[in-house]
Amino acid sequence: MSLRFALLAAIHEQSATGYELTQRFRTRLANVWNASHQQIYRELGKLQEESMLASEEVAQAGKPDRKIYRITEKGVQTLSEWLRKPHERPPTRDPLLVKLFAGDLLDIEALKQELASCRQRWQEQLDYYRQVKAEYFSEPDQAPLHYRLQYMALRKGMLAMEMNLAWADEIDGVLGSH
Amino acid sequence: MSLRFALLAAIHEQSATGYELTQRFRTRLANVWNASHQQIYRELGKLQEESMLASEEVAQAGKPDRKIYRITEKGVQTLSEWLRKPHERPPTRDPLLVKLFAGDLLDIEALKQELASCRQRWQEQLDYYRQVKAEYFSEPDQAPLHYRLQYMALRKGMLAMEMNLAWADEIDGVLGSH
DNA sequence: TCGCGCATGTAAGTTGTTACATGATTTA
DNA sequence: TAAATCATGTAACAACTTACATGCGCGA
Repeated sequence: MSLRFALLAAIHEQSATGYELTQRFRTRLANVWNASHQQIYRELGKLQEESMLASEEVAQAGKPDRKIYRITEKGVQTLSEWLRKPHERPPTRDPLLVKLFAGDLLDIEALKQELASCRQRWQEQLDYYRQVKAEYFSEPDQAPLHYRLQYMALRKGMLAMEMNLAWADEIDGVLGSH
Repeated sequence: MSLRFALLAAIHEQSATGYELTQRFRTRLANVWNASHQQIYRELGKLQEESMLASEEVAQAGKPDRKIYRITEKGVQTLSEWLRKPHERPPTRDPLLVKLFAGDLLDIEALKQELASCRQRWQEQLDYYRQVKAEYFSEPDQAPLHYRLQYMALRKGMLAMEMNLAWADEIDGVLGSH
């Protein structure tokens, strides 16, 4: 039920098309909210029906029309109310951790390989977040409060990736001799 | 689609009733896999139909019957195959991070309060995980490999809570003067 | 010329949540 | 005596995933 608020917040930050939002959710907001383009288009449609969003169609040469969404007054109101309410922590569901409980059935070689590919993606994510930091938040200490808070969302992504990598090192230690 | 494998792995570790599994998922496995009792009972029924699990009913005085599930040979086979395959990283969806993107609409007082309650739960979780460590994994270095790997799942929960708390401190720093 | 990026969607199926339902025993 | 714990489930709904669908322009 929070997807709609993630969309409202993203569009409030910057008006955008469904396609652009899909990309933002996949990249800069990857550690904030995950959503597929199907989910996004559907929810954008509903939000427009409910007058939370308004859209403007822009024709393009040789490409499909772009439908740019902006947040309405009603959308701002609804988002503001949601922001004031406290929310549940998101549940954790991690297949990799499930595997660690399988005991004698676990294939150590397969685990090592999976861990190696996780490590690579974590490193790539970390590198990407550092690049975003350099682009958007080069001087976070000087910036106004809401920039610094946005940076804290990115910061959490960086901390999480660093933690993942440190944890992977610990597992390598355990697996070392095997 | 991994709930069934989380259940198979948990039951392979130790045969149990739906009720006991619900509790394990809420406590010791909180950082591994989240599932409500409704989901668990439904999936246990399906897994038994598919002969992945077998159950034995045990009558109790003054309480409903207990239905103890154990994993079957077919269940072991299916779990083993799943363990060998690599899996996607779980998607991130965090309403608290969404809020940090709302800019001028964010109510700083409300954010402070929410953060304080998050901090408290993170600390409680961390304390709980440390207690589990003391009970189950007091000598992780000496134990056999699969105990040490189970400990690494718990360890990730501890690292995550420590990271959350450190991150909360950073936000307090940003919010300090406001 | 084959696939990728741009740009939008629909339909069907699976997974997860919320609400409802029962009933005895223990604890405050 | 009211609430929490033990112990099991069903039903309806919301959220999310996977597959399908279209079509132009650009680079290898």
